[in-house]
Order: sequence, then structure tokens, then C-alpha cells
Amino acid sequence: MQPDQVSLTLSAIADPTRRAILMRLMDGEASVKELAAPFEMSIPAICKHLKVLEGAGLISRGRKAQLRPCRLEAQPLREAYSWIEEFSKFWDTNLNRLDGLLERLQSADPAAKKN
Amino acid sequence: MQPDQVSLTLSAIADPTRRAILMRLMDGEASVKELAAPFEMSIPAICKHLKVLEGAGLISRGRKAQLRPCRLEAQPLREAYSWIEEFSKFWDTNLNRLDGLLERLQSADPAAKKN
DNA sequence: GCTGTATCTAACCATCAGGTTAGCTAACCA
DNA sequence: TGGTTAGCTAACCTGATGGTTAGATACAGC
Repeated sequence: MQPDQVSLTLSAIADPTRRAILMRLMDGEASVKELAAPFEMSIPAICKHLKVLEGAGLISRGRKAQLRPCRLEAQPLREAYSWIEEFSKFWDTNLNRLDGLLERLQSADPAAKKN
Repeated sequence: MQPDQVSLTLSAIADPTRRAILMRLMDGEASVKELAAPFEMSIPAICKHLKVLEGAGLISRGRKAQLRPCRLEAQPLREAYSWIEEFSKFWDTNLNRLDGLLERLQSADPAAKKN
């Protein structure tokens, strides 16, 4: 089975090279060569990363002479973002710990009160 | 080189099985057997997923008789969340397109005005 | 101590991911 | 027309990932 969009997006941005590329594209579109410059990596390797990003819909490609500039398409990130957002109530506080404790105390039989 | 925390978190949640497990753990802690129940997958396979989640710090394990219950630890998600947040200015609007256009028009030499 | 239940580890297998080099194509320029 | 530059594909290699089955371990209860 082919992966859903959220999985596609998340595994695309799970790679630090690809995250760096996306960050770079926030400053505006760039050619493959420009994107490859900061990395000690062959151009074909970068091409593969770009293909993954394009497959996830995170970039789109143009065509300008012999350049094929990349442009950021942040839209798919939105869905991934809101998936993570579900958990935001769990990280600021340790309410989950507290809830769990309360739950255990409530469901505990009297013998458990020793602890 | 070992991957950074953000990469670790993102690749952990890039898998739909592991995302489902985390969702389940929002309702409270659960045993391995309970977590495995919804999936058509062997217990060892689930154990491996749990190990990945634990490695990313997304769950912690307890010990209660022969059970080893899992508990959600959402904290690492926070960092991943704020990484994505950087891009939020790009997805609601198409300002980035507009910016790119303006930029190109401004830096264009007079000959380019034909287009 | 024996039995059943929950969990983990080991070994194995297939597929995927991320990199390489070599070689091709397409566009610009002289 | 030929050279240079940008980018891509193909073939290959290695290590990680995601699954399996079989067997080990730990604990509860009789």
C-alpha cells in the first residue's frame, strides 16, 4: 500500500538534508546547484532528495533555460503540523502523569492504599 | 553520525502504525498486548515499533507484574512542532508566490518587461 | 515446582533509503 | 558546430527498516 500524505510529508522532513533544503527555500527559489552547494554530497544525491520533496508536494519545479529552479510549497506541512498539534496538551504540563495517577488511585482497591 | 533529536522524532512519527500507537496512548497508558490488538501484526513487530518510540523519547515504559505498560511522553514532539511552525507563514497565503514575483520583477532588467 | 501469560531477543528475509560513479540530455555561447 | 554547464537517469553498494518465526525470560497463581 502506498503511504498516506502525512506519512509522506513526515518522512520527507525527517531527513536533516531535506530540512535544510526547505529552510533555504524560505528565502526564495533556487537552482539545484545552489541547493547542493552547502553539502558535501554529489549532485545526484541532492536530486534524489529533491525528488522525495517533490513527491511529498513540498516543492515544485520550474524551468528557466538550463536551470530547473525549486520553489517551496509548504501546504502539505499543514496537515503534519495539525497532527502534532493534537499532542500539545500533553507537553506543557505533566497533567497526563497526574491524570494517570488519579485514574490509578480511583480504580485501586483498598489494599493498594498501602503504597 | 547519529541523527539529531528532531530527525529521530519525525522519523518515529512518520510511520502510521506508530502514530496510531501514540494516539491510543493519549487515552492513558496501555500494555503491549493492548497496543497490539488493533493491528494485524505480530507482537514482536509491535515491540520493535515501541522500541523506536522509546528511542525517540516519545514513550516511557513501566513495570507492573508481567506487564510493561507504555506511557506517552509528548515532550519531543514539541521541538518537531516548532520546526514546522517556521513554515506556517507560507501555507495560509500564497504570499510566497507573490513575493517571488515581485522580487523577480524588481531585479529584472528592462528587456524582461516584455513578458 | 508447574503452567499459562506477557514480553523480549535472535536470526532471518525482503525491501527501501541514501549514497556513489558513469554516462546521457538539453540549453547556452562562441 | 563544438564546448561548457545544469540536471537527470541507470546501475550499483551498503546499511537501515519492517516484518516473520522460534525460543528465552519473568512473573502470577495453583
